[in-house]
Amino acid sequence: MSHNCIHWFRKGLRLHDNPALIAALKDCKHIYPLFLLDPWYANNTPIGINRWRFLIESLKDLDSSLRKLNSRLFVLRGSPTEILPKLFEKWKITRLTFEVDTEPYSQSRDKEVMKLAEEHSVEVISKTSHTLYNIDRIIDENSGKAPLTYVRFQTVIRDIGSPKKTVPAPTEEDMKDVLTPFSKNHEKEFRIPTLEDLGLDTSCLGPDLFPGGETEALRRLDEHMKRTGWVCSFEKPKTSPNALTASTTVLSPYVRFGCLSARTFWWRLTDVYRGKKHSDPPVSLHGQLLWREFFYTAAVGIPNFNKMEGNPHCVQVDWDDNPEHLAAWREARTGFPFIDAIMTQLRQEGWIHHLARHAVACFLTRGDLWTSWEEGQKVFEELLLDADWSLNAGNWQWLSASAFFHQYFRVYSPIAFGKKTDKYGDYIKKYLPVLKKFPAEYIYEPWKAPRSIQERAGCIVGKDYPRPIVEHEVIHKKNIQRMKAAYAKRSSEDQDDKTKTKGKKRKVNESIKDMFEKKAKR
DNA sequence: AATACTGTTGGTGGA
DNA sequence: GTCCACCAACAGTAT
Repeated sequence: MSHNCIHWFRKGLRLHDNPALIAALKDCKHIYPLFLLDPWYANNTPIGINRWRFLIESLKDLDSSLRKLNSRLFVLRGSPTEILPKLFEKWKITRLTFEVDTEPYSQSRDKEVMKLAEEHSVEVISKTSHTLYNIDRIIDENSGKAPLTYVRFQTVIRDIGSPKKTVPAPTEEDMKDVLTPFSKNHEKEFRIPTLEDLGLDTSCLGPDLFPGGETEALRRLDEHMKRTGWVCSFEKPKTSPNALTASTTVLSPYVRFGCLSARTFWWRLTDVYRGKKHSDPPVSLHGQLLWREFFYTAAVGIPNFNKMEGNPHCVQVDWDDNPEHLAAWREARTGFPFIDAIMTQLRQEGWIHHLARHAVACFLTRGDLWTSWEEGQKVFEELLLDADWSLNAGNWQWLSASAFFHQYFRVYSPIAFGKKTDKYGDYIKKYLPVLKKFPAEYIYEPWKAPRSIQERAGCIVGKDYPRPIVEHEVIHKKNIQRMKAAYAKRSSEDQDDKTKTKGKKRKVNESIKDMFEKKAKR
């Protein structure tokens, strides 16, 4: 019972399956559960208010769970590299624990923190629990490269074996000799800020459909895992992007913040599957967790993963710079009701179905607006509760046919795609009430409705709802040709590279030959 | 080394 | 509702 420990929560906002927290409690006298609001994040990409709310709720839940163990969460605002050394001294810290985070910023931050810890003679323990596997191990097993296809990825992890088992949450018994030295001033010094404290305008808050926190995450997991038949027959491509209530679990925000452990989710699914016929990856729920793992691996193994330039697997495309088009997409006024409804749901509720993401991402990039996927990535980063650096970058590359997916001639129609699962446009009417009186016949293409029908619907296209900003039928064919050109340029450059490498190799071989010949002469 | 196969989730029009 | 061929045609991987 000798250590004074900080357990530093970053992601991993939970007590269950938290091996670094368990490590902190071993031979521990004082435990300080800590969360730092690092300004780096908000300074780099704006964070939408729904996402802030999710984080604050998650912290509140964490604090409330810690209180049940006679502990508290300590929250401070500021840069970890500035705050932590001060806390090391103030609290006479001997050990720092945290969960491994593979994002580039986190990696550089943690490297600096580990150096500072060493300078203060603080032992550091970090554990992998955000992902199913140790991501470096996957890359090692694939001869140092990130697998570029899901099939290849599956082969690699099959050799590694199942994910590790989870660890239980600490109990009161585990905590009986561990003290959290919080004072009467705790609320003053270390309290969780409110949205108002953060200077946010709460009038644009949407409905709180997905409250943050571990408690809600585990409740939601239980709720879905009870649906045995549904879980076993789950096939992602068959779920609906435009159902009025989510057709999938919406556990992604909880997994993103670590309110729910991916491994806990994995093993609960294994329990449900046991002895039953069930779907398999890539379409199953296990498969969804593996997609997450796939993109985490790619994000670690591929440099400049959130950019086109300097990203060796990303097709280099001459995207247009059209701020008007980008703004129309972001602000749900493209004139395509299916697209605008999705972008409205995204802004209001912070979550949209995966296939809805496909539809709007294809529309913004290779399908219609020919705008860089990096712009879309920024908007998703701001508005999605589950915005995850690796998945966001990976999926935007996928959808824009820049990497992983290459069949650029398969283009989502902003009119036809939604009709498959919502013939009458109920989803559109929910999120775009201005169109709610339009007959089903015209709901996906209101500009085609005769003037009399527009008048009867109380919505004149061009006045009450925008005209379409592009002509999809024409533009998408033109864009396929632009993609074709980008791919052709890439393969010709690859050919050039190969020729150069061959040339180099030949030169090297020749110089070696020369050396031997010279030696022989001597 | 050339070739065949595969790829979570396209659209259209017809049977 | 489901299946199919067709549209035009990609990269990565296995053989």
